[in-house]
Formats: sequence, C-alpha cells, structure tokens
Amino acid sequence: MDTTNGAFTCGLDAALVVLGGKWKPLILFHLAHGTRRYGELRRAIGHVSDKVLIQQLKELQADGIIDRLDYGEIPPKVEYSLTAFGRTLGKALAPLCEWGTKYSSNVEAIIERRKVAEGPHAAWKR
Amino acid sequence: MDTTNGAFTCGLDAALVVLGGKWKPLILFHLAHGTRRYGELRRAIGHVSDKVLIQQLKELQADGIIDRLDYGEIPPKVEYSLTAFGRTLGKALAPLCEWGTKYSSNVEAIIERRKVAEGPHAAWKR
DNA sequence: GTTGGCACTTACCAAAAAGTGCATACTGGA
DNA sequence: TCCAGTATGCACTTTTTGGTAAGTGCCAAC
Repeated sequence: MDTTNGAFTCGLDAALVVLGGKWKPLILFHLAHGTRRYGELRRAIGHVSDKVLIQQLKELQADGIIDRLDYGEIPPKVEYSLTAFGRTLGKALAPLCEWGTKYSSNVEAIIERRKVAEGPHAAWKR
Repeated sequence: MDTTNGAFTCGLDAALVVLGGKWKPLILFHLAHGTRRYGELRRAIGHVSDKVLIQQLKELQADGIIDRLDYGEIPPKVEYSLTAFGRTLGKALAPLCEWGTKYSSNVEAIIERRKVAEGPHAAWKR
C-alpha cells in the first residue's frame, strides 16, 4: 500500500476519483452481480432519481468502468455491464460490502445515534 | 456478500453510511497507518479546509470510528487514532487502496480524458 | 380515451456540502 | 511589531449535488 503515487496522496485517492458519486459504488455493486437493464438497476438501488442515475451511469461509462448495450428496440432495451477494468474495481469493493454486512447492526446503531443527537448530521445519510 | 440486509440494500450501503464524506476515506487511510496529530493529518490529506476536516473528524469520532486524545497542552496537542471498530473498516478499505495504486495510471488517463471532454464532469473531482 | 411499460432528456432550483476569512491563546524567533 | 507553530470555532459565502417536473415515442391493456 503505497502512500505517494503521482498526483495522488495514495491509492485510495485514485480509487475515489472513479468511485466518487453518491450512487456509483452501488451501481458497481449491482453490476458486479451481472448485467442489468436500466429499470432493474433503478429498482435494485432504490431511492435514486432517473436523472442522477443516468448521469452517473454516463460518467462511469465515459471512465471505462461500465459498458452500455443499446438493442435499438421499442420499447427501449438497454443493458449495462462492467467492463474488464470495472470488474477489477468491483473486486476491490467486495471487502467493503462484506464489512457492511458484518457490521450492519453497528451501523444501524450509528444511524439511531445520529437521529437522537439531532446534531451536525442528524438524518441517515452517506 | 448479502444483497438484502435490514434497512440496507446491501452491505456496501451500510459501509457508505459511515464512509460517506469527501474526506472520510482518506482520514481513515492515514489513521490506519498510525496515530496522527491534527496538523500531520491535515498536511497528509492535502487540500482540505480546517473547517471541513475538523467537522468530519468529529463525525467519525461520534460514530465510534476514531478516537481523539487531547493532551490539554499549550500549544494544543491532540492525537487522532482508529478505534478497534475503525480498524476493521480500515482493513476493508485496503483492497481499494491497492486497486488505486495498481491502476493509478489508468485513473490519471481518466482525469485527462475528463479535462479534454470539458463535459459534465470536467475537472478532477471525486 | 387513460395508464403502464421501456429509457431517457431538459430546465430549473433547493439543499447540502465545502470553503473563506477572521478569530481564539500561548510561545518563540526575526 | 509580525510571523510561525499548535488546534479549533463561528459567520458567511460559494460551489456542488441531487432532485422535481415535465417531456419524448412506441406499444399493449383496460
């Protein structure tokens, strides 16, 4: 784990360039489980607006993390999938998913504590 | 890797509750390398404002991820370190750091491509 | 006719987040 | 005197982000 790396202060800084976006990690997670159509992805992620989901899908595509396959049909049929590059990132995200699963009740307690505090970050947010 | 988990759509969603914040992942990264004084942390992270760094340190402390030890001296001496809980998260972040290190030149290319595009996300950002 | 499915686009804007500038107090050096 | 070091608070400003609402066009079902 190198701490100096070109323009980045560390590898994590570089990863965050690609992953930074409210919904990008979850997009990656779901696509790591297989190709998805837009609507499937939308429903799996939950409370995200069309506008923002599409925006972040476009960014991920432009960055070479995901592929978009348009079948050119009506009604529209479009599929999203991870590129080979995106799959390397998906793999690197897996331990974080496992951590979240393992400590989900701790995290729920944190959320409750935030609500009670009604402080600088009261609501559930990321 | 479970995909349904209480209020979270997946473990990653839970992790992002704790990690969500522009500077939180990097704070974690640096503290995973050892206890740091405020100024050390500030300089290591780079271009972050005092106000926001302190704010996010406070949040991480409130969430039980980091500890703050005030020596009560003048000039002030304060140290930040990961809790045991925080160390589990730091460990889960390590693969992402490694990914970033491995693919840092790809990421640099992405940044350049974004600049050229002058599009929806032109500048280097996370 | 309306409504729903599919996958987007655009204009507008409110809220959230990050940042700036100034300040605190002590010590030492130029 | 000013500046630097240490770590943080507060008021205000700026930037960024996410969202809402309305819309596109085709087809099928009610």
